[in-house]
Amino acid sequence: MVSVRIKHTGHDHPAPGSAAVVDEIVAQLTQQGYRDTEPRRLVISAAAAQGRPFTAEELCAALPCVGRATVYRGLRLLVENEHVCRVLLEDRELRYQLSHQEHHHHMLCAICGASADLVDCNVEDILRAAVDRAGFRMSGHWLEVYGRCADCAD
Amino acid sequence: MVSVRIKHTGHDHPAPGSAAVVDEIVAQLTQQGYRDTEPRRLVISAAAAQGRPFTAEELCAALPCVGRATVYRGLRLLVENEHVCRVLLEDRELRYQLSHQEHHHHMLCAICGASADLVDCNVEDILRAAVDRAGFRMSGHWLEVYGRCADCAD
DNA sequence: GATAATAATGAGACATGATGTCTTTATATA
DNA sequence: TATATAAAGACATCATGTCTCATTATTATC
Repeated sequence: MVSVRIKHTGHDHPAPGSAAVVDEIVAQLTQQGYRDTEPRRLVISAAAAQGRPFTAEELCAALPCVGRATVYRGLRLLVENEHVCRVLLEDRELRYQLSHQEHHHHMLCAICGASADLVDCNVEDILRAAVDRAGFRMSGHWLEVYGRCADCAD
Repeated sequence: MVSVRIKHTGHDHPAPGSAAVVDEIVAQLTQQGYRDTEPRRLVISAAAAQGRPFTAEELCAALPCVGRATVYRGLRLLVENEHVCRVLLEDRELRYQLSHQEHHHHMLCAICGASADLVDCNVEDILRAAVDRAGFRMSGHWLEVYGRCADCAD
């Protein structure tokens, strides 16, 4: 059986961009030895405020008072610590979005740009079995689904 | 049931880089209105001669007498016409390889860089069902599997 | 086989995305 | 508050890929 839970980014969870989200992430970062700095908070806050997957450049534009390198570094830190996940569009454009769950995949709407998370989907199991059978030892995978979300379907 | 067929790139099919492969591709291209040019043949030939996924720059280096733009244009043409497929490594590096079948996915070995095709695997069906159920209309997807090939497994 | 129309090439400039380096500033702890 | 050091900002650099445009090559036509 395939079980699916759908989540529209930014329409659930603590209010997007809320101080609570930022505090939570900052808390986890400081726990790992990273400092609590103003620019970092701004980056996290701006990332959380985005309604849908955003590019690094968009974030830079949204934060004119924060250095570009700082935005990129902050973003990288967030990705490394799994607070933000990377989303790859069909044209290979790299976007980011706040991550709310562990491992999951994205369904990306080509029309409105929205992203929905695909979780609890057993594609992984099927895939692992197939790969195993081929004598390959799977250590990771990348999967993105492109199409139209319910709202944008004709 | 999951059925898998494994194919090591370059160890099957007409001799890699053979004139036959090049002729076949050129024939298909001319049929579509593209011209049969020397640089284009060189690009195809070099692409076919690679034993494993290669980068655009590697191809440029292998063809010092062909302009960089021409290599990129040729590669793009080949991708568009599905003679070459794009392979995305874990570090987001983009590589290419001659495509031997229709739709398929790749298993990439992190150790030796080899690529094996995963075909007749019903991941698609499972995925489509899951996506449908989420109210999404899937039009495409991108999937790469990373790990170790049989030869490189400890 | 010559000619004309035009597709493709080559060289290099350009655009973009991202990282590295350096100096200065800010943060956390003693 | 002092101090060790992480992080910021500015800028240079790099990598990848695209674009421009003059020139060349290919194809179709005569």
